[in-house]
Parts: sequence; structure tokens; C-alpha cells
Amino acid sequence: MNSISPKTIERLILYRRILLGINPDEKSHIYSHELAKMTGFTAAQIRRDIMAVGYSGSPVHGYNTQAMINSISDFIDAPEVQNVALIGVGHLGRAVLNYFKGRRPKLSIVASFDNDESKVNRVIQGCRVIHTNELEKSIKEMNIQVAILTIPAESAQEIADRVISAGVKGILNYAPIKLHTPPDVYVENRDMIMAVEKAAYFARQKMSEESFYELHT
Amino acid sequence: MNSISPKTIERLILYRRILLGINPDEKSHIYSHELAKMTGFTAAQIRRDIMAVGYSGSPVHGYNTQAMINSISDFIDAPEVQNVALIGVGHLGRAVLNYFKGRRPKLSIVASFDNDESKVNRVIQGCRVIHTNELEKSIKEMNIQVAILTIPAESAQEIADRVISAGVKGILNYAPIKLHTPPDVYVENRDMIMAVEKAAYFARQKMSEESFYELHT
DNA sequence: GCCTGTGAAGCTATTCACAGCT
DNA sequence: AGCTGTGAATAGCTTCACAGGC
Repeated sequence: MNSISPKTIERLILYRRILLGINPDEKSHIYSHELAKMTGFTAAQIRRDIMAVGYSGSPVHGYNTQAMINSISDFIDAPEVQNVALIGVGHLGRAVLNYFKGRRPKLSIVASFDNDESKVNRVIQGCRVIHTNELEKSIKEMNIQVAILTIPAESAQEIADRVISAGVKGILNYAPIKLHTPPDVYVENRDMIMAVEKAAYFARQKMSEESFYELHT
Repeated sequence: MNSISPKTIERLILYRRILLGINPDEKSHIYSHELAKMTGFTAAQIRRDIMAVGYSGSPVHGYNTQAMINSISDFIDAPEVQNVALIGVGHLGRAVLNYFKGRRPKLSIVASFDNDESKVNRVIQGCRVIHTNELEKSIKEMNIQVAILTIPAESAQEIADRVISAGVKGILNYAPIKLHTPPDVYVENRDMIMAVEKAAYFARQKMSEESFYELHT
């Protein structure tokens, strides 16, 4: 199986979500251009991505929604459930727990950690909080391979080192800091501060584009 | 001025942050390979990016940290402060307010909105909450061009339409949904559910890579 | 006619590699 | 000797455009 690009993976995840939102009794098939309109990508792009997962549609009816969901899921999901840990039960941590709860059957946030004693052992957003002292032990016991870091930048590197030592292979990092990690660990950064700065920059670009058009029309 | 890629903008924002964390009295200059180590990008990439903002270093001392910060800021920041609104003061909204508070002098979250009466008029994370009824009015009054959407997917499109009608040109969207927007509006999507799925997928990839190496060494 | 699947072309982004400087 | 700045090469990603099918 030849490797697939991260961008394609992102899009496949979005396709699946859209398809899951369609009632298969009302609409059993869908064309690439329909998906294109719904996702904002081009039809050609979608056909390419679908090709990558090894599914084929029919030139007459388009893609069968259920079959396509299955093919994407076979490709993206693990055969068994993957366990996920969340570290840092502040506002951001709660938001992630809450957004994610029950969204994906093959992905389960089975533990949350915090070093605030007042949170430990409470059940927050359906997840019991464990003291960070027990991080390594719990991760090993529960066979957790993915960690979500919703902690301040100061402690992010230390926590990353510890979860990696306990066997974690994928980190979703919300702390605004570059983590130093071995090559056999995947890190996805979601820097919230940078996101605001970026949106502001391009907002400004759009404003000047607009005045450009106004001048020339 | 020829257009610069979104990826370069992201990196510039990160360079600036790193540089701001350096004490200029201790270290007045920095080499591209040092920045490379700190950021995880390559030295060549960094030199290219710096080129884009029109700053030049010295082959002897490398880049002057302060001058580089200034050049990046001139490039990225607006001349005056840009006002930002946050819509949806739930856990995620609070997290964003809290992370962002006072981080960038040229970017200010001046208003937050919610339709929960019990939050309206309270000051949360240093920002008074305004009722969503007054969204358009307040955005116009405060001359807000950037909106952060930390609301459920169901209401995201409606709110997006409304902030755009009030003049917003940049949206940072945390709702897991594709927004339909006119071409003169920039949208940056930060889909939290997708991020977890992606991290889990690549965690799995890393695991199989590892077993591959184990078999072949 | 209108779809999918896909080779080929086009475009964007990154890295190489080296001239030029001190 | 060791850096920057950058043309040229490479790699990666997206779109074009059309054959093939019903």
C-alpha cells in the first residue's frame, strides 16, 4: 500500500462526516460534483481522493454513500478501538472532551489527567480525572496510543516526554510551542494564538483586495 | 508586493514568537540553523521566508533578532490595532480568550457574544459578554474585521452570514462544518474533531512503521 | 449527455548547492 | 571557515482534459 498524503487524510475525514450526515434512504448515491459543492473542494480532487482509498463509483449513479463511508472507514479507522488520553482539564480540555464525546466509534477518550487535586477523581464531561502522577502507569495499563495536550506551554514538553515514554505514538498539541519528539512519534500542532494572527492577517489582505476591485470596476 | 503563501505566514508568526522569547541582551543575533533547530523547519526554508519579508541578515553574525522581529511585524501586523470578536462563550471560547489575552499588541479581542442570558453583561476572561441580538450593531460600532466562532455547528452558518453582513473579513471557525462564504472573506477552519482523528490515524501509521523497522534490523 | 477514473500538465512548496562575502 | 541569499532542481499537490461506459 503506497503512502497517502496528510492532506488527503484530512479531506477523507471530512467527506466521511458529510456522508454520515446524509440519510441513505433519501439519497443512496452522490456525485463528485455534489460533494464538491458541499465541501468546497473540486470534483477532480474528490475523485482522486476516493481513488486513494480504493473505492470506485459508478459513472451512472455516482458514489454509493454507504459503500463510500465503509471504504473510507476501512482506510482511516483502526480495526479495533484506539484509546486516547487528554491531558489538562481546563476550559480547552473540557471543550475537546465535549466536542468529541461519542463522535467516532473507533476512537475513545478513555482517560483525562490533571494535577489540580480539586479535579482529580471527579467525572468531567463523562471522563474521570486522574492525577498526572499516574500518567505513565495509566497510559500503559489502558494501552493508550494517542494523547491530546491541552496544557500551558510551560509544561508541554515535559508531559510530551512522559507520554512518549509510556508508549504514545500520536500527539495532538494545543500548546503554543514546538515539541521536540523522536521520529517515530507523530505530532499535530494546533496553535490557537497563531490561528488568530493568521486570520487577522488574511482579513486585512481581503480588505485591500476589495478596495483594489472597487478602484478598478 | 507579490503575494506570500499562507504557509510562510504561519511560519513567520512562529519565528516571531520564538524571537520574542529571546533576551536580546544575551543574544542579539541568531543563525538560520539555530532557528531551524528551535522550530523544526530547515535552515533553507527559514532563509527563504526571511527573504520574503525583505529583511537581510549578515553572513557573519546571522540575523539581528530585534531587526528581524521588526521586519516580520511590519509585514504581518496592521498599522493600527485590529479588533476581533469572539462568538460563543462556552469552554472553548473561554479558552481562546484566556490563551490570547494580551498576547499581541496589534490584535485585540474587544467583544464577546453569547445568547445565554445568564452570561450577558458578565465580564468573562476580561471581556464583557454582549447578547447575540446585538451582533451586527456592535461589530459595526467597534469596527471589527475578524471573528472567532466558538459555537456549535448548527448555528455557525447563520452567525457567519451575520458577521459578514456586518463587515467581517476574516473568520476563525472552530465549528466542525464547512462555511459558505463570499470570496472576499477569509475563513480559517480549526476542526477539533478532525484533528483528533488525524492524530489517531498517523499514530497508527507510526506504530506500523516501527514494527517494520523492527522486522528489518 | 453526463458521469467516473486517470495520465499528463501545471502549479506550489521545499530543498539543494553554491557563489559571494567577510 | 562558515554564514547568507538565491537560481536551479526536486518533490508534492491540484487541476485539466479526455477515454471509456451506460
